[in-house]
Amino acid sequence: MEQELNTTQSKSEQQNEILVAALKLFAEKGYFNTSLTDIAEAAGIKTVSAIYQHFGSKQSIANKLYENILDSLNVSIDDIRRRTQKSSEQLRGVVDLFFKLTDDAPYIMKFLLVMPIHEFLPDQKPILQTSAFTKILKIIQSGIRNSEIRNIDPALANTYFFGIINNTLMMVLADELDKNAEAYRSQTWLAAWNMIAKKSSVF
Amino acid sequence: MEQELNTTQSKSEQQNEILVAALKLFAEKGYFNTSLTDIAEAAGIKTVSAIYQHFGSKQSIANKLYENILDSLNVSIDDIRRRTQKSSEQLRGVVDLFFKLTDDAPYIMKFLLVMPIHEFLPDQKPILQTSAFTKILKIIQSGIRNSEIRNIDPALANTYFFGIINNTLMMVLADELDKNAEAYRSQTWLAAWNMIAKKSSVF
DNA sequence: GTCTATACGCCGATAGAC
DNA sequence: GTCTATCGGCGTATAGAC
Repeated sequence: MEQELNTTQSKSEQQNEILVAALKLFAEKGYFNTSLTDIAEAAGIKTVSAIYQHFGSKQSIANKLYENILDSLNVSIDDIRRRTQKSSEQLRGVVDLFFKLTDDAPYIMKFLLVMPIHEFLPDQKPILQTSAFTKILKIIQSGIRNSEIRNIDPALANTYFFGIINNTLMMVLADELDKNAEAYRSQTWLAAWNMIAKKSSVF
Repeated sequence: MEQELNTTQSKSEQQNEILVAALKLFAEKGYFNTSLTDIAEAAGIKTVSAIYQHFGSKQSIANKLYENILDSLNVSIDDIRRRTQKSSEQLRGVVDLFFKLTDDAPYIMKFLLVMPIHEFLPDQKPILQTSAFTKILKIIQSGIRNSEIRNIDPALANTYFFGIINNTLMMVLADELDKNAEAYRSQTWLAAWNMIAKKSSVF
């Protein structure tokens, strides 16, 4: 059972299966259309009660999922920033990660891109204000400072760049494009990067 | 006509107030976090039962809302296509409309851009396959045919173009940008248009 | 034709037997 | 520590009085 979330392995395997099942169901049907009965069933657990051995409430399942996803993303982004220097390289790393996740772990990307998280986790920060996404904004700010990126409002550059990237991935996730994300990766990267890059590179 | 006007008008007015209240609540809290009690209260209706004079179910309220919004959008787009010929002008018309709606009717734009409609209206077509949005795609296809727009996959051009437009509007709706939509309109239009236009015009 | 009262189901959550 | 049984409540929907 491959797992994209680096969860606490020390805890029981059952807890992990609950999280995996919940992620899938939440992404497919939505949080409110998913009952604990559905989750127990999909996780191969016989009774709903068993879930309460691991989680205090349905919301806490979603919370743990969200934290795991953001933690994992955070680690990946730290990695990218450590391994490369130029903003273009770092952004490219983030884009490659997002495209890979879209093909390999679509439920995680649905969680990040399309689910209305605030509706069922009202106490969570808006996703753009989380550590992982502020780091991405910092990459763009740094790119503007060192003239890799055009001198425009960083928030707007961020909006345009990930408007292209994320909308492409959302179309793939919604099955509105024919191929998988990988098929659009380099073309979409170029389109998005040229949009904000100081010097339009060759197309 | 006059003596009956009060009754009928107040009846249809009440129906309208239910729709307006529901739109606001759905957009703010989400469909599943909104009860019929909430709607009745916000609509200035004393009892939940009164809602059933106008709608057979909660879902049918959302359905009617969705249809009204799409119908209205459809009319506006027909109008735009009738008044202008060039794809650039027609797309500009659509963009202007979207930006205007974002400032003037943010709940409508939330319905169109961010709400997970399929979660509470599972029988509705995906929004991109509705009449209004296929017409927008046709504008792009026609622009490719007559060489206003670069010769790329129309679906991809659509994805890139409205990736920029819609993400900007989503940021405004989520209060992640400082100003209102109007403040970003012309700059964002240029960015999106130059992305797909055959000849990059001056910035 | 508006409101009171209520039915009914589903779901989240808990208690307690074993 | 796993399952049976059940509770309590909310929310949709309806029946029927006036």
